[in-house]
Amino acid sequence: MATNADVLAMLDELATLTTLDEESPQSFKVRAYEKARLGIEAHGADITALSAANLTKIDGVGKSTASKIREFLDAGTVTKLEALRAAYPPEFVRLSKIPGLGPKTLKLVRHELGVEDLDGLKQAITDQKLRTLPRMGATSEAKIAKAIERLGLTGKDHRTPIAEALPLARRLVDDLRAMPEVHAAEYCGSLRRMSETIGDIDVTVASTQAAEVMAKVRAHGEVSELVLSGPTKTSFLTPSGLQVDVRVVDPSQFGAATLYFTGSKAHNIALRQRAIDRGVLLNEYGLVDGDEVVASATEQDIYAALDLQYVPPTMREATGEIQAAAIDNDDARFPDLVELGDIKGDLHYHTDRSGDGRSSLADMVAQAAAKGYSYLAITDHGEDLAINGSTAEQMLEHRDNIRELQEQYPEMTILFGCELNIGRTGGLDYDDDFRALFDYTVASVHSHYDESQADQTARVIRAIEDPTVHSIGHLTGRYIGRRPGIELNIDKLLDALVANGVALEINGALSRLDAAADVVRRAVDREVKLVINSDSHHVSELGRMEYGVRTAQRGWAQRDLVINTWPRADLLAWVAGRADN
DNA sequence: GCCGTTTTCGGCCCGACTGTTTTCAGTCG
Repeated sequence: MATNADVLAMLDELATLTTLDEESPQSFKVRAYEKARLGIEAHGADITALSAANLTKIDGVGKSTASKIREFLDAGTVTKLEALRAAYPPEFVRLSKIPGLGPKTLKLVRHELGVEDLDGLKQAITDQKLRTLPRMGATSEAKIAKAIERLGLTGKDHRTPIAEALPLARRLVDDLRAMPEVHAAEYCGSLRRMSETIGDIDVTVASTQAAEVMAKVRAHGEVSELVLSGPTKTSFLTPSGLQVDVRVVDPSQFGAATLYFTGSKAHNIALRQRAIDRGVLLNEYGLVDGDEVVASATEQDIYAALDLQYVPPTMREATGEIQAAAIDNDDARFPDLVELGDIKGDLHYHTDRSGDGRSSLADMVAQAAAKGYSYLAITDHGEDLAINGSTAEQMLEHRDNIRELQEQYPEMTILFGCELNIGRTGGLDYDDDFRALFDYTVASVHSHYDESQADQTARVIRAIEDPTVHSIGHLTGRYIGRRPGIELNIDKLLDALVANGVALEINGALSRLDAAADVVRRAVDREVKLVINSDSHHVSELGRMEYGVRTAQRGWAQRDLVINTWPRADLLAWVAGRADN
């Protein structure tokens, strides 16, 4: 049975093929398909049962797209899409993934040179035919040849997991900030929005000496190959094939540039439209009214000038945030968003009691105390996780150590906790009585990733229904870019969390970010309790909390739903109450 | 293809860089 995700994929393909057909990425049809896709994403709920009439109520979905979606859901195929597929076979469409080859060039290559696939394109290059086309020359030909060579590494669809890109971006930005010519630098793009995978790293730099900055960027140690470099913009590839775009603007324009390069593209378009409606112009240099600059130095200034509340980067996906932020919209309900500063404790936290933990209890607790936390749950692995887990006896000794350490930290309550392992059919570690000894538990999946969706859903719900479980850790067990995680019926799962008063974790490990932002947003709609954790295994990992918070923001998480923003007394009352249920 | 507090028709975001050109089209973000 088709799902929302299938509909989104269908619209994606429609957009890709229509781009080729209309020879323009700016085609209004293409933009309409993309808008419809965003509208459905923002809608969130299942659309597969909606009538065509009700589909048109979704923002960006008109009569034509609605009937295509209905056709797709009812017949499994869309006539228009089938016609496009016949005209543009997959081998040809694949050519559009090559950087530098746009729809106009592709059409020429096909009609003038008879190129139908990658082999044909390579032959045309070998025969020096590309350079005979209008506005093409030997240089363009060589560029495309090179792009083909590294297609797998740097193709337009290539995405890098955030866990790989974010540390690199932070290093680059630190290096830029250290340059005397640089007033400020920021990584932007999907990285700043906290996407799970990113296409490239966008960096904005505030400086009055663009030429010097560009020269230093070109000489940076991470530059493996220069893609382009002008007076204010340089793009390069790192040794791993990741593209980095660095853009220099005057410090007075830094906010406008950072806003622009953070995107998303759809958010920018909506902002610019809002500017036009007010008779002003928004570009990467500022918000301008004729010759007068209205706002440009900070992002905050620009949102304010457009009568909008400040929208944090994590929410800029054109899924309703602009309507919600509109000060002149009486229906607007902008979420009271959770922020890093609201976090009062970490409730998924390991020590070297766990086989995969690498810092001592004393050191881990000291780090948490140094953060000023009011509470902390030590949640080492239960016995079922063979090599990483602890026996009942070891856990009791661990409890004694925790209680003893507690005496040194009157300002921070240390909970004796456990990360329980959810077995293949939903069973948990130890026996019921022993599990009840824990002050707090997080239950998570660590194995058996290939069961059916129905079985996985039943498995996790069985754990949710266990009275000793307070929260569900890293919901799907995915590793971004490496392992997809278990399949779940999210609606059923969220209902079970609400019914049993169990919290859903947002895990801040960059390779996890699990539950994912789209699941969080659906959880927020149902007022599911949330908990944001670092899942630290070492004293260096507490900073992951920031990534968990940003993922929560991407899911529009309100502060009051996040239990580890609550004051200590409230949190402890909830923890104790859950055990009494 | 979508949309409407000027509109049911006529709009639809804006600019850097490159390679090819004597002024700009194509691509990208």
